[in-house]
Amino acid sequence: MRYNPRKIEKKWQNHWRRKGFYKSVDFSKKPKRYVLDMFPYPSGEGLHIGHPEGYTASDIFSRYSRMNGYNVLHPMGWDAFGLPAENYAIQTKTHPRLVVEKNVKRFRKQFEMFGFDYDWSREVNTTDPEYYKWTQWIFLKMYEKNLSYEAIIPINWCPQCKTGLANEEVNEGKCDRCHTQVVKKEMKQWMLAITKYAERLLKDLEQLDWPEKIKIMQRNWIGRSVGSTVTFQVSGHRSQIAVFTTRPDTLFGATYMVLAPEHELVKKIAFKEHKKEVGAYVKAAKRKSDLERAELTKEKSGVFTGAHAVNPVSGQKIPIWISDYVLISYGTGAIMAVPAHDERDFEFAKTFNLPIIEVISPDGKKHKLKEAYTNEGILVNSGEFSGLYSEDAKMRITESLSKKKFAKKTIQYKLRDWVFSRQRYWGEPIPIIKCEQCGNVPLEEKDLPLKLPDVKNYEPTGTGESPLAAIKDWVNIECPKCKGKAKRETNTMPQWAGSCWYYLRYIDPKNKKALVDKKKEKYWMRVDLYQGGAEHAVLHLLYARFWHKFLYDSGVVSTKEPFAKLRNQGLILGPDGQKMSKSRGNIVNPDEVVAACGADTLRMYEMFMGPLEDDKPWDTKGIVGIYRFLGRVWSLVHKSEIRNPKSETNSKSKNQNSKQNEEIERLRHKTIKKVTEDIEGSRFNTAISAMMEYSNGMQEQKHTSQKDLETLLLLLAPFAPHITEELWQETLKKKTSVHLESWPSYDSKLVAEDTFELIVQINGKMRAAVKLPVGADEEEATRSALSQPNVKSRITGQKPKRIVFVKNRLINIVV
RNA sequence: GCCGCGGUGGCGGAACUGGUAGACGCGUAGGUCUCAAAAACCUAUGGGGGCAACUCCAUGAGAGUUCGAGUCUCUCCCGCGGCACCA
Repeated sequence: MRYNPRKIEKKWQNHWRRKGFYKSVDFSKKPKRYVLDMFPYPSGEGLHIGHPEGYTASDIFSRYSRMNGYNVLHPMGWDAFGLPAENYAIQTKTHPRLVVEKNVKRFRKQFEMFGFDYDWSREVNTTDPEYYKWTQWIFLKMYEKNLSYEAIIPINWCPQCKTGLANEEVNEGKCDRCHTQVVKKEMKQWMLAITKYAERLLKDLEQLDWPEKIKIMQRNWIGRSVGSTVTFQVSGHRSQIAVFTTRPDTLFGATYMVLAPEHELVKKIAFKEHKKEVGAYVKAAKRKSDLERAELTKEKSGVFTGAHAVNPVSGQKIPIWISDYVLISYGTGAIMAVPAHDERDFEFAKTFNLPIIEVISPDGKKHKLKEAYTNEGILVNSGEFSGLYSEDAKMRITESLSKKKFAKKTIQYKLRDWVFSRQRYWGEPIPIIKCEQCGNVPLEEKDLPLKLPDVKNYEPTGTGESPLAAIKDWVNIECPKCKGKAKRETNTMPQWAGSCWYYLRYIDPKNKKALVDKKKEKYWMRVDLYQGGAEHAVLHLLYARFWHKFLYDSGVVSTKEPFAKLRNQGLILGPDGQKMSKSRGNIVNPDEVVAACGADTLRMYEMFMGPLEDDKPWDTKGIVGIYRFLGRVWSLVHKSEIRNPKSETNSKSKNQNSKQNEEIERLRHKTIKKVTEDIEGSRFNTAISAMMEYSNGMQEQKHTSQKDLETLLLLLAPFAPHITEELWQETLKKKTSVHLESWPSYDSKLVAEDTFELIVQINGKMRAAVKLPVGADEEEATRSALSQPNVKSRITGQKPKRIVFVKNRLINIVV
């Protein structure tokens, strides 16, 4: 009987399904644990080899938690709205609903093949009207609170996908999905006011057990800066120009001002003789994409308006320019330019020959500047403020100006409101009616869900309207308020909408009256482990936190943050160390791997490859190491069963046996400790090597005790659920599942050794090692160290200058 | 440019609060079994020197702190990820 995964894995999967092992119960005396995976987009290709990595990690944690007496919730569902299904629908003229259905079936089958312990009775699907009813409901709640609103703004438009995109979906000026260069397009858009939550989103990061990397990315994305808003009077004009600056200490060095081309004052203040030039510049800037504007970093462009502003602190008149290096979307869309202390301003000043005045000096002396000095320092050329340090000056100058209402302390964020409209078919319809008389009229709760109507053509129109606009009998509707002519909103929600709250629906998936029952929410939230990829750092993970906080404010949930602990898995790269892709031809297919070695081997190999969060290359040969290991476990358990339990009689071997037993016992306790701690810390690679050492240790023994076999199977069970179940029930003849057993415990006294190897160093170099009882003191250590031949010969005639003794570790003799 | 992470055998990777560098696995070599091969198992395996005990070198490069540095500090090189005219 050799280990044959094909024979056993299906069998146990069926068994587990029939028994309903992994169903979670709401409310229980046991402590709860909510183990969550980022749910997949059910693509046509099926699961790729990277999927089982994160899913195995959470599965191990889930099974381990159950064995430790927790009431575990470990659900799975489908994030099924979005472009791939829609694009596929366009190509094949099939309804995306059918495409999703088919793909979900395939995914579910694959999930079962890996032996994941999901509670399928809680499955959710974001495209199910019973689900998206509540996505729409949340949108309406936000509308009530003015958090969703319409605005005409220049947005990122993908000409390939023919839809607008959120800031977060644009990378290097390209669409995240199809990598087409995005263009600016001015459109009326639904927006979500995520910026109103900026401060809380930033602050509450502190309380989260998340990878520092993700927290930093969110912090940077939110981009809080503290500074002052300073107002400049336009000379000979009624208008004022407000600017945001983090460096009010440099105010005396402001030698000109710059407005963004889109700034509303541009037209008003430009002098007649400059209007033509200004107009042309504004027009040209409008045509450029963000990327094009950024690409010209080195070469600053701009035009002079002819107008001047008054520096509020010095009374000096300074020229007002226009340049596209100033962004309309940040701060006030205008800046005071301090060329001496800002690189961009310096470049601009050089290009257009504008004055550069040093006002911050590192040493209080005056210099000739060859480049911008951007650090803080001592103020010079700054009137009454000269001699102050930057930090002081920032405060004093702001204070002094604020008396005349020319300045106030301000906090700015880089975060922008979320562009929430998509001009595509396959998404949640936005539940708003547009009435000619009443304006926007929200649907009432009783009219939800607003179902997505069937269309003949899924093709985006490209005009900025969604395909829904073509369905006249759906679009044209009577206004519920005035009964007049009205139309439905035809834009749909972005792909991210449904995933903003799905973890709440698992808690209460069939609830018709509420998004989630309050008591159940209170019982299960927060999520104790959220396992997923790092690519969602500023997308899903930020959006979901925003929605959760909104639901908290609305009294729907009792928690301020959804995900208490987050862990990322890295990418699995191709055997060539490159990202897997069709064009590179380095794709590894998980179905084939399972067919060849079994799910247990695949699961364990992915955990063994390296640290969970690292990217690591797939090694086609390396996987046999795990297969061999499981094979050894298999034969170890089988052999011991056949083995005759009669012990040997002569006393010498008995003695040896008892010594061996002691050793293996220590190893057992050590291994339990190591595996336990490693699972808690998501260090599965070292947990597996510890189990390998344990099984190697057992193999070297003449006899393997029942206790050791059982312990090994219990420790291994979360990692390799099938083989352990087979050996547990079929070979060891246990009546119940290994997955319902208790996690083994260890005795810390037995983990500790009673002897240790003292490292003997001379001048910091290792020269010998001596076995000593644990706790040996310096005197004893010195004595045995000096008696070592290799030590003796090296220090003959020399007196030790110093002896460094580290208890239970080493002794270092310095001569 | 800024922020973050990393660089350890032929390969993936271990190494607790500074204390035996290379756990575990792959690969390779030799062996057992076999007519043979595969599988499995056993042994060896960082590099140099030595019959050997042993010894010298070695964690991207260079310096520093220390009795002692893969681990701490500084400078530099390389790779990866994020942001990018954010005032």
